[in-house]
Amino acid sequence: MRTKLQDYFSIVFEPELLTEIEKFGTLVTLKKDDLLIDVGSKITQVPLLLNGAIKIVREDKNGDEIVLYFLERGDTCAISFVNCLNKSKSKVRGVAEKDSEAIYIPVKKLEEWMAKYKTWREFVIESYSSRLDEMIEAIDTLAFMKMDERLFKYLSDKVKIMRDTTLNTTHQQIAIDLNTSRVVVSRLLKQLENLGKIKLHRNKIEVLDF
Amino acid sequence: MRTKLQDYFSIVFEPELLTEIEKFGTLVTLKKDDLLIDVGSKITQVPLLLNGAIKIVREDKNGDEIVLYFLERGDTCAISFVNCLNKSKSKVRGVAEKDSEAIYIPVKKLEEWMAKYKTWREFVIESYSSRLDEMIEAIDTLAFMKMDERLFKYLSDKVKIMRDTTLNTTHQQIAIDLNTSRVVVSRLLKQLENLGKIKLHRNKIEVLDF
DNA sequence: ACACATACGTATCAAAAGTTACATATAAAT
DNA sequence: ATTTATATGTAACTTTTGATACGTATGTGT
Repeated sequence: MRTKLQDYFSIVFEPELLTEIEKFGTLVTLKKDDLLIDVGSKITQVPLLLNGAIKIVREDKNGDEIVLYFLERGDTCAISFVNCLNKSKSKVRGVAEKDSEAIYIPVKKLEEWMAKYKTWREFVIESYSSRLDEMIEAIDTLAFMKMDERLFKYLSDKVKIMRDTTLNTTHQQIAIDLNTSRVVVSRLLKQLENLGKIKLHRNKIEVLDF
Repeated sequence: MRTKLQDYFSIVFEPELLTEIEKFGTLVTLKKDDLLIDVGSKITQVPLLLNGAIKIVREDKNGDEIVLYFLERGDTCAISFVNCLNKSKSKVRGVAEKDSEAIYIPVKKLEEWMAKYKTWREFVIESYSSRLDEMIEAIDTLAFMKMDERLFKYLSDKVKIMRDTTLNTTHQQIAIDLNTSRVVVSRLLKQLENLGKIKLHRNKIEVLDF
């Protein structure tokens, strides 16, 4: 676990904090499509993502859903952070987009470290800031972009987060993530293919331009 | 200033903190349409709203804009808080919806009080939480609601924040706030009037059902 | 090889939202 | 009272998005 922590977090945290994380954190291996946090669940642990990618989804009471953003290495879910400190329930769902590893930190330590470590406070503030920015970006996308642009942004974002220009997904899955219909996605994907931006295969999309 | 602070914040903050707020805060009177924070501006003071109402607006690079939510008595702008601690620039605009009063707190004290007062830490966490919830609500609205529902929600929200069932506004202003066109707003407002939910006048909308 | 489930392509139609254009109404200014 | 600016009502049309329907393609399991 120490070596895995070193990878990314040794630049961020001071040695004493790394030791504490090692001591009180739990290393968790997540398989693709594993659920980290569900809507409505209480949160008692907060994940620090070591590698992989997590998709954060908002789901409303009718079961309609929409992807908000992705988390990657070095990120934490600031929303669950707030929920955690606040003892409120999660309003979003987190699902592993690929096999990932995370360290789970118990709530108790979150608060303790806030008082104790400056780098932890900075990390928390920075996380809040990133997450707020991503929420704003999600709002911009919904408020100002048409479906074709949203689709292309979705593909680009996913390429970046998956570190792979070939996405293994279906039109139906994309439709769910964008809260639209499969037919609309197929139509717009075909347009993007005609523009030379992507190449379509069964269960697979090559993103040529992102 | 002390009496104004008592009104709302005496339940929230301990007496010593109230004394500090009185000492280091600046009481500001805001007129309707006054600008509190602009997009791209650096923030060195954070407002605690004593009374009135503030409209928080997101504006993209093309100048398109959309209302995110409203702040009222007892609220603070958690986004500007993060920007403040982070020394980053604001991504939203805050405008007084009616005459309001706020106390401006300098950044330096924000951080100091975080270490010193438990009630302040709780207030900050609570603010973050409220703001995240409001962002999620804004996302729900954009992602899952059609324009007629969004329009009615906008009117209801405004009635609540203004504490007045008669709204003094124009179709054009609503169109700007919802990032749509005036014609669409007029059309849908007429529908709402036919449903008996509102009554239309020049520069004025009576909201009958909210 | 065969059925079967799943994925994808596309035509047709309908609804929602945006655009243009113009008429009318109302308040303020001269 | 007349002009002027602003606000609102509405028709006609276009674009975008969503819904339905059905055909074809591809991979899986028997």
